[in-house]
Amino acid sequence: MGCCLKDDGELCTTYTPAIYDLITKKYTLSILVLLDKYGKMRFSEMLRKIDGLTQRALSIRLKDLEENGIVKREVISSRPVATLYSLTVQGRAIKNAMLILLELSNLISPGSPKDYFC
Amino acid sequence: MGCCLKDDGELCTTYTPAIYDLITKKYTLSILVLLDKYGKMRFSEMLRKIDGLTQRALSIRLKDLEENGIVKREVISSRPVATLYSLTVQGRAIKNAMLILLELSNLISPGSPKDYFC
DNA sequence: CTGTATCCCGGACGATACTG
DNA sequence: CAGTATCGTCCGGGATACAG
Repeated sequence: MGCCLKDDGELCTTYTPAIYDLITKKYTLSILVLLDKYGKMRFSEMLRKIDGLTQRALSIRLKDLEENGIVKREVISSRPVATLYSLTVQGRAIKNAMLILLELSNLISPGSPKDYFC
Repeated sequence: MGCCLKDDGELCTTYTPAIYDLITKKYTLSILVLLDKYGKMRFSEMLRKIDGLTQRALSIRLKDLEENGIVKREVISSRPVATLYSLTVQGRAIKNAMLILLELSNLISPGSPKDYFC
């Protein structure tokens, strides 16, 4: 487990802010679940599948995810251009870990109102 | 795994927004790691241990965590009043799942700048 | 089709002061 | 000591328009 020793002698847990913050952003898990379910997807397909997601939000989030090695992006040189997004191996690991957390949430509050990803 | 079937025939992943959103809030993991490390803690101790955390933020977060069964709160009727916070069993499960995610983040970006919890 | 550019708004969080 | 109240700020994200 990632640790560090501070000046005052405290043993602390280290983390990578860039990726961890990304994980906590609004549509990240929706996107990962979607890509895991359908494999390669186009921008517009993802837009249609996720409720409330705007082009802007999807664009920003996919860029962040790609830069952090969670999502892979392939551009097909057709006319008009097509772009295919898919999960990397790391992305699948992150997605699975997030779903464990999700399932724990459900176990703790079995009677609470539920929402869903698609 | 929590699932639901939508009108259009899609099989979806369900989740509990109340707890999951709480998990993504800024100081949640810091608080859980701290309580796991020290056991029962007082309000002011926690305030001193977590960099940048204000009374307001800690107050709100602890209340949310208590309402969702993640943190236990005991009030000691002394003068002045003392309050002890600790993790519930569910809280410890959530904390462990979050640390797995954290560790995955570190593995994916080994060279990235690191921050720490205490 | 796949984005980017602008503008705007609400909610989360920081700072500070005050109370039982 | 353990909070609550109030105010201000900043950023994520929604709406819309536009570009390659």
